[in-house]
Amino acid sequence: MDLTLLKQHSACAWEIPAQGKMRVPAMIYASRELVRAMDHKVYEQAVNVAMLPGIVGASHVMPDAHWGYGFPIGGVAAFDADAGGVVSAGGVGFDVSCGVRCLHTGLRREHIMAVQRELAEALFERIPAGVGSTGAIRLNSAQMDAMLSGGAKWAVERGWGSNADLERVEEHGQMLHAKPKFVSEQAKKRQREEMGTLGSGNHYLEVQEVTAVFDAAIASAYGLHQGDIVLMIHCGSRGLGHQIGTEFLRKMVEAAPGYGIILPDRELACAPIRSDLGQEYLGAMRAAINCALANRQILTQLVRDVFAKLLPSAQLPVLYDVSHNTCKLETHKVDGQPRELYVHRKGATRAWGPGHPELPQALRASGQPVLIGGSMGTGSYVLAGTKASESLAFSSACHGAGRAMSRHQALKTWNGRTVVDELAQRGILIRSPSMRGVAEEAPDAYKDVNAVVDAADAAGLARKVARLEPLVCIKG
DNA sequence: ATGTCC
Repeated sequence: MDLTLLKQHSACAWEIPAQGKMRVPAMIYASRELVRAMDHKVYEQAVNVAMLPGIVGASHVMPDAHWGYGFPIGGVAAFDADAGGVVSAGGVGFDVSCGVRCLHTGLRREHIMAVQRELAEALFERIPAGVGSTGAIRLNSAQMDAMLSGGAKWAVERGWGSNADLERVEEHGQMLHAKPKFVSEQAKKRQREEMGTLGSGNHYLEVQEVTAVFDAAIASAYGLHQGDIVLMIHCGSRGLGHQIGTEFLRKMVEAAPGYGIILPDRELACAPIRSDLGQEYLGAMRAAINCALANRQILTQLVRDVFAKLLPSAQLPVLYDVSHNTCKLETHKVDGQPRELYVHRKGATRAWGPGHPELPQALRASGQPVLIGGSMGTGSYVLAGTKASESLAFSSACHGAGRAMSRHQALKTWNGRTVVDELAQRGILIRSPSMRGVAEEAPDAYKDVNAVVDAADAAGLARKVARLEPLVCIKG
């Protein structure tokens, strides 16, 4: 990206001033180096989002942003329904409510290393992974609707996990106002055999070691200490979310002219929040959020089953569960006044600051855990939400390393088997059904996650708490 | 991300 197009506010905050048809400015939160490395397409997309009806404040770009469908991945935009605001399927993304869940284990590195290979095999055997992977669960029509309304709460009621898990999940495990009746039969059909599966692409399940602590007080409140072993699950709403995204994108493209919405890019297809199509999408999208929450809840129980056999001393309570592809109705202060806004976060994590009433009591004083999935080789982070992010980007932060190279380019550059062997030499065991997938996900196909979280911290979006490095990775 | 092109 051409830095001369930007007005620098601070080391990690850059403005694209409102110009032309932009209703608000765009803000990019990243270091000079990260901004310079961003594709010019991110600039264009952030500008295009700023043109949409009813947008409030600014079109925000997180430090891990890259070129996406319509909206950048790493984009945050809030809309006011009373001001003609819109909801956009492309502003949420195809993998609705894709997110990360972190489990404690109560174990230390030596416990894992004693059984590292067996653990990798057992997790790989128990966790269905890869394109089109299916699980052991079959849902009939009534059960599907109950899952789409109930989310992780439904899964716990069915025996996957415990009530204590739910308070550590956004929305307390259940996204309200989901409307399964607006989820097509085709979307439900695609999901019928996919509950409790990891999926493919950048989805993974990792056993990780806490290798650095940056804020000892918050880390302790989160129950994280140097050398602790945690487990991260990164996955989403599988075929159901993808089908919903595909169908509503098409409907929104077709309907936009009728709503008088002129799109700078047809990929920004959207509908007024106060329209039948907008409400249908919100109802279906919330159902997909519940699908993802239920999926991560079921996977949690599968993981606990594996540990119960192999490492029976382990306890695996949930640290937290965040989604990073959503549109949620939230209250935010704008110019000192609280307003109800529909906040799109696409490849961006909600990051409530200290004191937020939706946080569980044990975490409230520290701010929300923000779980950042890195790449297979470079590690992950736990950050904490800040007060500052409320006024910066509607309490949002980054979500991962962010791709630096296309899948196509990565395939030309790396061989999957070689990537697995090189990581094994560094003590990281990868198990995947797809060596092609591993090549696409090679660590160097991603931005430097350290630089991304440093920028998020410096910008004030979230505070660095702990760094995690993988020992075992099940890759979709 | 994705029954990686109905």
